[in-house]
Amino acid sequence: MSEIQKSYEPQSVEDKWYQYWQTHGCFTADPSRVSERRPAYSIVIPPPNVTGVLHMGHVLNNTIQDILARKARMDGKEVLWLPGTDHAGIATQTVVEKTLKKQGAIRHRDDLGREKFLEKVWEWKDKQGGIIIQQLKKLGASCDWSRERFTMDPAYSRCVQRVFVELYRKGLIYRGRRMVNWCPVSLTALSDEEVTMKDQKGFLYHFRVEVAEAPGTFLTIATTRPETIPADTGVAVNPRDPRYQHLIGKHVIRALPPEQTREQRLIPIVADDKVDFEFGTGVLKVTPAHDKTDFEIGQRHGLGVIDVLTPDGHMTAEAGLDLAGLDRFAARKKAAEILEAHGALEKAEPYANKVGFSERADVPIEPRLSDQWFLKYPSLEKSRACVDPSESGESASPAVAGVSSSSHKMRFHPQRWAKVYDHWLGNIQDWCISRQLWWGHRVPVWSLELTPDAAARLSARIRHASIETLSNSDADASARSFSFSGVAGAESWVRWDGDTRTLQVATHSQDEEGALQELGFAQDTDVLDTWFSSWLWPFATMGWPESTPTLKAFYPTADLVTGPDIIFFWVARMIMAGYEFMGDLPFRNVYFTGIIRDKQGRKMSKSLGNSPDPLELIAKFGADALRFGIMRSAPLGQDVLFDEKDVELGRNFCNKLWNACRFRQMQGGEVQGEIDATRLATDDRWILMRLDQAIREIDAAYAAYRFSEVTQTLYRFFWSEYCDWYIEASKAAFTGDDAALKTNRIAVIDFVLSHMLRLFHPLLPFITEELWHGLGFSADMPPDQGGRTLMTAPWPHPLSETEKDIWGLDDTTEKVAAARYELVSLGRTLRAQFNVAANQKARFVLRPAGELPPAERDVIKLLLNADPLEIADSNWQPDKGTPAAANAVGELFLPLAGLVDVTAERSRLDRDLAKIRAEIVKVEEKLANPAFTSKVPAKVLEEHHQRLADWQSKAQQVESSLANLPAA
RNA sequence: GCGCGCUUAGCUCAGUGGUAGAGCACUUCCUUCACACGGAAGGGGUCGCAGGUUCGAACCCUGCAGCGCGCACCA
Repeated sequence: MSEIQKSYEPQSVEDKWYQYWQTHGCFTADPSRVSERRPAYSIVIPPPNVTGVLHMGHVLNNTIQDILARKARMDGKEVLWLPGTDHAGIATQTVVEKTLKKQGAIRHRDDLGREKFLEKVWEWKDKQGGIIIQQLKKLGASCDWSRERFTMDPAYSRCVQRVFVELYRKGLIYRGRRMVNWCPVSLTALSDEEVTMKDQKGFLYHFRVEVAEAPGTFLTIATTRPETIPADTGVAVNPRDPRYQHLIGKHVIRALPPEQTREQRLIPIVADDKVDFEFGTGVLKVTPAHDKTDFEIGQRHGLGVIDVLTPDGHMTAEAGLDLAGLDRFAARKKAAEILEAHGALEKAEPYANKVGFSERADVPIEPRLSDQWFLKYPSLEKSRACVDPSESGESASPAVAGVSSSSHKMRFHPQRWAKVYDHWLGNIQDWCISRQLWWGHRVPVWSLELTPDAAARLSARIRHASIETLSNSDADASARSFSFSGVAGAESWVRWDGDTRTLQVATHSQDEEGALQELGFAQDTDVLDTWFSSWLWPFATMGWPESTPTLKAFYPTADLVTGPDIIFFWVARMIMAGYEFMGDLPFRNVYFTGIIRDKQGRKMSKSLGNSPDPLELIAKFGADALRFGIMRSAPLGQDVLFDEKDVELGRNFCNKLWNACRFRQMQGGEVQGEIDATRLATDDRWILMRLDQAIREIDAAYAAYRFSEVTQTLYRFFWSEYCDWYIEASKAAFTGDDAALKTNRIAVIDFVLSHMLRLFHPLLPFITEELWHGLGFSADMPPDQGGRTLMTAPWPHPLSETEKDIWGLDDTTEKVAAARYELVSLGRTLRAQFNVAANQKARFVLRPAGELPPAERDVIKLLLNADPLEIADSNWQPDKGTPAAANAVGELFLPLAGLVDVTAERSRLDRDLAKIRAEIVKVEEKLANPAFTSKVPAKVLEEHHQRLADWQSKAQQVESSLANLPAA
């Protein structure tokens, strides 16, 4: 930093240092360095979508991770922050398909076929997939890029297969024909978590059906979906509902489609507890093919299943002539019209209800019966037990916790998410893990229908077992082991499906895959839910199933930083996978960020256009500014209302920091390492104590994951204490002529700055590194202790008792300094009140209450811009009406002969006095209350006495000023 | 319906029992040799409402209201 510029220009600094850190391997974790003295610290990044671009949520999330990682390095830990990306099945496939369509290359992905289409996706991934990684680097993320992973990497894919097969073997993964959430746009099944309930305005249609056995008797049914009437296979009433008991077992004539015969339209009236007789008419149409509850009712009563919807949400021929081919929403209107035309529609009343929407495609999902793969969640009990959902999670004292809080080994921050987590795990349903997509991990199951021909082929190949063994239909839930290839170690897990007479074989062995293909087995066409790969992230990225040095050193990870919106999708499932496959939890702490919103509180979204581009913000204000701005306004567990002003504030802050260091540099000289305790001024002692206090507060805030508090403390210490008071006061020493004093002052400044830059580094990595080198602090340290980079400088510790003793730091010193600053403020207020311009030298007279060394006087003089500052003895008397202020340091006068508006001054002083007296009354009343004085702690009582004395002396001062006013 | 969170200065938010705070915005003054991306001074709040506990409540308890978010098979 030879020629330091007047303002900080991040552009020239950021790329330089990022490059430097990378070429020096500062981000690379080395498991061999881990030891008792150098513990491991690890974080895995929540992998962003490989085709995604950086948004403000990423900024918040990754800034926090970077802060944790950089802080841990400075704490002397071996740090692994493991980065990577996620293949994001539906999102990526949709994006690529849309792009190809837009280019006119295809009309549908079928035009290309699976293989060709996947080639295109990989091309896209190779071209676009690095973007977000590059953006993270701009932000300053200190990830170990040598370990970057992608969920579709070959090794990672093997992990996914292995896990699938393992769970298949245990019988936890099974294929079944069940009701699933079907997205008619993406044309795939979704998990329950991918469905969000939305309020919808629609109609509740009331229509009549005739009871077949009692002509002329009608039942009225209420429904929001009349288009599914053709799929009704029954009508249900509550068995305890007296209105309908006599009709149970009879039939009604289904209203649609009208062209069907009476026989075709007869459906039974069944009794089922699930029917709520408060709702509507208490009669429920049962549509097993298109409603989950109805499906269950249908199962209980042996009702048939009629499917009237195509996968993309259009009506089938089964829906009847009028509806066939219509879109489901058009069909709804049409069905109502037909009912009306036949006189069956009683009324259609406006109705608000909740409808499940596909989170991705933002359209209503269809409950649909289909063959899918499901997972019974593993290691549920352990996963649930490891997080304590009780309110008192933070303080559970061993005495109270009979159940032992040590069994809860994981902490959520904020704690309240533990309850949400616990509730979800307590009400969990099997996970539908198959997706009807092409982009993803293909289900590693091969199947073959056991025709006589196939059996012959199999027996020629099978070496150790007979077909009878393999196809034994009484096989239990778990699969049996067998190798088709005969290669040692190559295993398959076989299950017999009696219904379809097929053999199902799951394997993660390439040899087996080849052998199976030769035998005519066909691989399942579905792929797995993306989360089925990301739930393995903490260990699959570290080389599992091999016991690699990385895995041994860095699993389990320390902290996970993520959004609460994926607590079920990802966090909970990772915990289960961790216990199931590693036998240990995947992380010890989970920090849930808030959600970034705009300043009106709306979620950031592309369609609203309210989502600022972080890269533009970085270009405009600098990465440090962005980091600072967002961290300062991101309190623990609350959503963040983001405003560009926040980043501007960060920019201003960086500039201030830059200039504070520039000021130091302008004083010249080398780094001053030795502080001479005998030459310490009150101001020096004061700032050292404030530094000590700041370090303690920051450490406490980090321990509680309160990052905004860290930021605010740093802000206060640097700006309000160091700059506003200490540096300003130091100018007195620098304009003086005591060289030794100046040198010592510089030593204190260097001490404070070198600590401050370290405290700031996790938050502001770029500017601090630049200043660290520019001020020469790096030259003062061993290479691996901050000499090469601030990244490895040791984290500051609070001052020791020895240091405090040597430097003479005590409460009295602090009070003396604070009182002097207070007097300066009082004097400045006088200036402002009497319109003495700030840049105008003014004559002040100070009548000190006690001893006041010349150096102290000089500071007051400078801070007040007083010239002259006359020191008066106790006999000196001001002219009548001289503005004055006083505190423990003494009385300060601003002589303004003839300039004072006596009337205005009197009323100002009267107002002040009234306020002061009100305070005195408040304290006096408290002190006069025996209940107060007898019960309150001694310390509080003492404080009140002191407060009373302070107010009283202020009152006296104002009173004497009033008395000193000339008669008006 | 159940659960969670929020309600403090014009705005965004800190503040968990002992004198109501910060940043921004606002008003006035100042380009004084680190910084106008700056400095100085100032105005502005019965801490959502109502009870209760306490010597003392923004803070603890109860109830209510408003806003937001989860979860839930009311067609």
